[in-house]
Amino acid sequence: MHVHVDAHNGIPIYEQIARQVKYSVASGALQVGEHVPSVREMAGRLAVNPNTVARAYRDLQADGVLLPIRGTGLSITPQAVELCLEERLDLIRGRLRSALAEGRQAGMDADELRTLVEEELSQLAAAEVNP
Amino acid sequence: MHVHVDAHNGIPIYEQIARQVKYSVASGALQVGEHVPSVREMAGRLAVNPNTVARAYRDLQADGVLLPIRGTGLSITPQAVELCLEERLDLIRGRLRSALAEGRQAGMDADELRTLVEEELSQLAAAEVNP
Amino acid sequence: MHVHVDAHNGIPIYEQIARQVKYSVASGALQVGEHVPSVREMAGRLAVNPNTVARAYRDLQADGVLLPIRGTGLSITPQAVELCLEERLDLIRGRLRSALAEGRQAGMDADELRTLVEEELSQLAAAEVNP
Amino acid sequence: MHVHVDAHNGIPIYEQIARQVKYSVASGALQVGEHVPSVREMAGRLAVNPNTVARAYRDLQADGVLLPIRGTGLSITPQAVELCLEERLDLIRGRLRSALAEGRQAGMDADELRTLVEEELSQLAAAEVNP
DNA sequence: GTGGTCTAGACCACG
DNA sequence: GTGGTCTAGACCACC
Repeated sequence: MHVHVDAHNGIPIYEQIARQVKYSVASGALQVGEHVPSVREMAGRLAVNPNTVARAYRDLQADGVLLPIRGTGLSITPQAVELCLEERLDLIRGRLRSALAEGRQAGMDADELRTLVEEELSQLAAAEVNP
Repeated sequence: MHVHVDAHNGIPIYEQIARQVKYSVASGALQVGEHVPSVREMAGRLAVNPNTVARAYRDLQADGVLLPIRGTGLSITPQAVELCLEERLDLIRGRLRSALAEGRQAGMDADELRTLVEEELSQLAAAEVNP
Repeated sequence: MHVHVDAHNGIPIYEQIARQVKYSVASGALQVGEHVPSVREMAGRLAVNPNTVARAYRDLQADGVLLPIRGTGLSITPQAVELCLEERLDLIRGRLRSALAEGRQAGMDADELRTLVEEELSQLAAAEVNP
Repeated sequence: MHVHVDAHNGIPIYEQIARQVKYSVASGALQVGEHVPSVREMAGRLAVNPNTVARAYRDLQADGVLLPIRGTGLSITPQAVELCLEERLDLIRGRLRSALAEGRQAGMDADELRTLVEEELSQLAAAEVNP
């Protein structure tokens, strides 16, 4: 699994780690039952304090994504995939909703918003073929 | 002008205030040359620490939206309307973009995203006629 | 509110703190909307590291018992009372259930278990009048 | 003798093993003088680290339940039955006591607690006929 | 003043 | 080896 953190983007490091673990689960890069990299290893990889990784993993346990196996490590729970996919969709929906609501409140009608969406979709498509 | 802050939503209060001043300018509720309520009055109205209002106003000055008039108060600058409209559009675009990009990354294609957009638009429309 | 921790009883300190906050809420010693003692004050009172108190308070936020008010402190949420009472009843039920199940499995019948319960109730009553 | 461990329930595995040995003794499944399965066999059966089984057996020796017989294995001591029965009753009593004390402290009177006990007893009875 | 994040390093229980 | 707890102390954003 690939992880990357940026200490200067304002988002807490432990949150970046937790989010990326969830992404890896949602995308299948981490399979149910598999072990997540150990706290110490992940900390070394990211050049981050082990406590920071531990906090991310602790939050993931609270979310039901990770399960501790005593003395062995942390494994992906069976429900993890569902949880992570659901959370990701909620995130997308939430951002869309707030953007569109903002537009309505600013006086745009549905067609103007659709136009905005199409503009962004084209830009995305362009960026993907020519990154 | 109508202002409202919520201490529980995670967004800094000074930012909520600044944003709402900008909204009022963008929507015409605050006209060029008009004065914004004094720090003390605004703080009283919102039941908020005056320092917090002062910080919001300071940021608005830095953004070129407010201009201090000695002994009188803070007035809306001539370029404020343009700035606020532009910023608002940028905000909407930004949220749309990040939502759509997230969806793409999660494997959705353009049509699936359009469907999501339509769902949210209908919900918005419904919420507006029956809030 | 009265709090006491014992660093040597095996239960993590942050958990002892969180539990006692919940008890105080359940018993009415802490009222909805009231602020919990600040991290630093509580840490001083208990002669414990502030991080430890912070962790307890963080867990209480995750449980929906505390709500952060930026720059001001942590307040008891409206749902806190219900949550804490419910949790306490669940705790009692759970212990009773496991004790009784254990007894059944060890071959005791319902009447033998009732006798045990009555013995413990008398001892409790005696201890309460003459602690 | 039947043994089963669960790595996910928070109770140390060596403790689960020790407890189940004691249960087997208390219930007569293991007789005085009989040998307990070897560390290696037990470890294989449970798919567990041999060190873990060794630790369980070590604790059982410290408790006077097992006695090492040079070159042969570990046998159930004569006083084991008594010890295990006693311990089991203590466990039941302790849980009952703490549950009832908790209830008293939460303001319940003896009759309310008796009602709780009856509820749990009925549930247990129901679960036993239709597990 | 408040809480939140991060680091560094010690100690422990478990396997 | 694993994760969990706790301490100490620094720095930051917010009010």
